[in-house]
Amino acid sequence: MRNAEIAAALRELGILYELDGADRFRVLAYKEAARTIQDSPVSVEQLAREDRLQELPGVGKTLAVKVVALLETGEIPAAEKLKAKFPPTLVEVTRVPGLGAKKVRRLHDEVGVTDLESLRDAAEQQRIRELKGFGAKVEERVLAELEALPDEGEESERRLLSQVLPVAEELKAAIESHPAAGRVEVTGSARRWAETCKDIDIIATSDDPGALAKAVAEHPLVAQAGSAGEKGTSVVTHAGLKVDLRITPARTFGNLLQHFTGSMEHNVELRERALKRGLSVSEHGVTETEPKKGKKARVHTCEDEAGVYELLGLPWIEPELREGRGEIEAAQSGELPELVTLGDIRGDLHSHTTLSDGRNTLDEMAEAARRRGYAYFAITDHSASHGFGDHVDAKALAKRIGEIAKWNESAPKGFRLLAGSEVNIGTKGELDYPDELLAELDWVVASVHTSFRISATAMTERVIEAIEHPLVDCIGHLTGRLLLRREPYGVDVERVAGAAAATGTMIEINGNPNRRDINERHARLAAEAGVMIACNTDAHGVDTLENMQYAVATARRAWLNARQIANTRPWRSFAPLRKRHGLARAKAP
DNA sequence: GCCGTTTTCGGCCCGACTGTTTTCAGTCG
Repeated sequence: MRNAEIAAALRELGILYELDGADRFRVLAYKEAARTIQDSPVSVEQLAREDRLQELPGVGKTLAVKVVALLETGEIPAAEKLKAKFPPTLVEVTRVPGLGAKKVRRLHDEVGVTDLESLRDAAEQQRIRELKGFGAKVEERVLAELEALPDEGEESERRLLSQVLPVAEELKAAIESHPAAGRVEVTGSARRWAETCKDIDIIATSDDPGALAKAVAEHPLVAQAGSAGEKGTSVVTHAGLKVDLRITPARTFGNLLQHFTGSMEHNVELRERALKRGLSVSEHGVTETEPKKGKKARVHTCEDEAGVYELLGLPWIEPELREGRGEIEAAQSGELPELVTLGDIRGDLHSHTTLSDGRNTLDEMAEAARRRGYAYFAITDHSASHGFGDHVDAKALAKRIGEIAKWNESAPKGFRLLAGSEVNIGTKGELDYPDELLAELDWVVASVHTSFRISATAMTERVIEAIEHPLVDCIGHLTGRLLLRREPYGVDVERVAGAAAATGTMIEINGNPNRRDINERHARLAAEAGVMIACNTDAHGVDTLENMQYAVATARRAWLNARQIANTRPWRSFAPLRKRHGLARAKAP
């Protein structure tokens, strides 16, 4: 059973308990456990087999027993009991925004609502307004929300970071150029470089807030504007993306920036920590909770974000780390990582040309890579069995090796092109070029492109077989996921990382913003297991070489420093990291 | 239901907004 399925079952049980009127902290415990399980980089089913469930933060004895029951029988007894008490379809009613468990429970008890269908009927027949505390407006809102409710599991409201960032940057630039604008920052999940975003949050200072809010509302990207006021405005772009602008006095800019950058989990942890020190944190400032006798509680405001952390006795924390994954503890003990930066990257090790399915020629790609300031650049077109008419047979690859050798003869100083290939991993882990040809290459990335649906065990064996091949330097897009479109293949990343560490095989972070594969949790796990990570673009044209920023973003969200990324090294020290380097030396006379 | 540099019991973030009702509960991010 996948982590996401286990998490969904616990989330459902949490809502059932909530409907049943359980203590709210108990409900919260289920939601938090569901989150850690969903986020776990390793298989929770595997953890259960090893009796290690309670190592997950937020999972104690009771929850561990429930997860084991779910894995062994497919259901949790407590959930089945509650499903006998309420119609199971009542859970989905809580998906309607504005309807929480308490309201849904009353709608069930007093109006007979059992599912989304009967909720609509009740609203249309104006039976909801008869309830105490409910009115005609609730009916109106319910009907509108039902209309807009996405199908279960559909994540249509989230978008790729690559779709969000350009809009955010354009709006930020527009706001900055307005005469009434002071400081402007994009906050929220975009500032944390998350994989996907729900909306854009921008904060600003201004000496004329009304004018600034109005300017945003009238921006050409904006389709629909809410009311613009002193505090800011909320608009929707033509692409349907929600944008919130918040305007604040300069003295609380740091507080607001910290608050809206999040994440929620990070902020909750930060506030809990603050309370223990007698401080209460909000977007308005840091307030003393126990002022001295007769004195008013002092409110500390911060122009800069670092000031907020300083008041809590912490160093500033990079936004990419703020996910509630141990960063506050690390900050406290002075163990925050020194994160890799885009500027550290010396080369790109995964790219395509017109020889396979790329859009630019070898010359164009090489020149673009050189202009980015790289010291080395690997051309890795698809291999012999790729299909789609884009395959490269052994003869064509041999010819390409010669072309690259020739290109390097007249290469500019300090830049070299690597003859490489992105080799298909067959269903049994076999590669589709003869070893003699692979040995002629400078660099080999091996990836799965076919037969995604084999069992997790078979997929894991398949990839490990490739990892154990002496001429495979790196594994490409290991889990095969496409964000918002395709689930990852079932593959045991922990085992794969173990095999990669043992053989000196690198694992790629693919910077294609649709992939970001491996993800940050797996990358952190792999690096901690001793795997050398490669940040690659998988560029299919000169325009996508800039996707390196997403690969680096994932590396940063994985807490990685430059030393853990192979291609931050100059060629001299990168070259020996390749498995084939050792082989070549052994063969030399 | 979880958890422990005040705790194995008694805590468990913060404020805005909404709709309803005149002081607040529920919901949300």
